[in-house]
Amino acid sequence: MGHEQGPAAGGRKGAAVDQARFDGATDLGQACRFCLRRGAALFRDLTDEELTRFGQMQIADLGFLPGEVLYRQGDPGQAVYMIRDGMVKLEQFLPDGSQRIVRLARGGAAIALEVLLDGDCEHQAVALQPTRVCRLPREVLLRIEGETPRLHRQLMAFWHASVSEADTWLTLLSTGSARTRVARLLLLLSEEGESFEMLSREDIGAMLGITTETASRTVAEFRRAGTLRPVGVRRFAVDRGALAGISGT
Amino acid sequence: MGHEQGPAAGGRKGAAVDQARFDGATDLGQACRFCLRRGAALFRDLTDEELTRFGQMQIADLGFLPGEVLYRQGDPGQAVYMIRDGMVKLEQFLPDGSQRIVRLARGGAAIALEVLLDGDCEHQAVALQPTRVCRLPREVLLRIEGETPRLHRQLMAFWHASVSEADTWLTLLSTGSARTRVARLLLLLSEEGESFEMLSREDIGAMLGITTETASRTVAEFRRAGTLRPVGVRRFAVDRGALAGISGT
DNA sequence: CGTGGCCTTGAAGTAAATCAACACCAGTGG
DNA sequence: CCACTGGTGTTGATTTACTTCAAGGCCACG
Repeated sequence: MGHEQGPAAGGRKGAAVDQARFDGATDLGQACRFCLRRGAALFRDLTDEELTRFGQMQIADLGFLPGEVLYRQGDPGQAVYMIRDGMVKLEQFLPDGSQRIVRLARGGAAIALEVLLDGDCEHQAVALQPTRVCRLPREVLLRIEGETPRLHRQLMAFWHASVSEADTWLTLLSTGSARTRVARLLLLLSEEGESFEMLSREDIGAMLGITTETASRTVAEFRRAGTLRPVGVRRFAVDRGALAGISGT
Repeated sequence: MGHEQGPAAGGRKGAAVDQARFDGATDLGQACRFCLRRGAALFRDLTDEELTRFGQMQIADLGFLPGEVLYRQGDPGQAVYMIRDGMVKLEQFLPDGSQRIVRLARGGAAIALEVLLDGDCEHQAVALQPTRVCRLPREVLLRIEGETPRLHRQLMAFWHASVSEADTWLTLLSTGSARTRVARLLLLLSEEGESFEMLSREDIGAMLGITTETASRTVAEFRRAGTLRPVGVRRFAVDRGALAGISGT
């Protein structure tokens, strides 16, 4: 399952490449047996027999590099994406041109669920890290759902995850001082694994509703305090205790 | 369908009465035929035959007065609530005791959907106006869902509405200056009907992530400018054009 | 070696929080 | 009836945190 990586999508922002770098069409059975191992599969409740039966359907297995766009706000809804690995930001644009990142999707998450309701894509999805996804065409999901009701519970679980994530952003990342918000964001980013890949100051700002300068200053402050220390290129480890204190928990 | 109204839930906040003022157990068929008229029914896709069949199940038809609590954060999930009329705020508490209102639910909305996944209630739901709801026990919904897959699409629509609402709050009500946020909130509140019932300054603050003082000052400013004018007790009408300008649309 | 993209940092200006006082009203009890 | 009370809203003065504007540093890349 190796994948070659080209240079990051270059050029001015907004003109990112919407193209897979490493991709292979695969059948549902394969894709899901992989996901099953990860314990967050959409089809975990399907029997082997069903997996085989639906295995004929073509599921695209795509890769995106940082900066590449999975889909844009307003795109006609064609497919749901399951994140297998990596990280994607979902952003929404306001009429005045400003934007806000409303969610991060990491491994195990489903995005663009709204297309199941015949809607257009409500966000723009952009990879923040090298990301692998399963692209599940709407028709495939709807057909499977029609045949095996067991899928519903899983779908609801993904909807629920979206709502919970959104609520978390409202309560944790949009409340309190800039310092507090950055601390809470770092806690979230670092909650799985020893270290994590730092986001751009601009993205941090767009997530927390603060300016990039304030984001920069706050991150710099945490670095000086030793609360945040570099452990590689763009990778950092945090002092969870200190951050928890700052975040008011 | 008359309902008596007692005095508002008195006493200190947080000790609100969790009790119905006007309630009548009814059967599913009745409840839904009412909701069907409103065009936002959970069961709209069920046939008459099915409605009658499930009609045996007892659905509670409850009423709440402003300040009364429908359920608390952490309560064991027992039922989903369909708002028939009125307005409910969903609030989430942070460990440090502060709170944030993450959503408003008005007529046609479903709240506490998370109990369908065997979870506890994730918010505290408090009526802001005299509110009528249908209380649908989890078992009832799950059983109906198991028998008629048509319910799924409706449920997904409600999940979707929750996510969309949350995203709106992030982009519209948690971004920009206090003035801008208040303007956008007033636009949302006034989007159906000529006038609307004003919220307390404290609630406005908890929705927008600003202090009650700032909320008060901004509302007062809009009143002085004539952008917001009183048309009754706690009821106001707005100059939508002016607000749209301020909100940057 | 230059160029452009991010990040950092400083100085100045400003919006909002904070602290504090008071007005207003409905309800309560003298 | 009036005086009291508590809750809510308003307003002012002050302080603080964040934005804004501006400059320069660092690094990957051509």
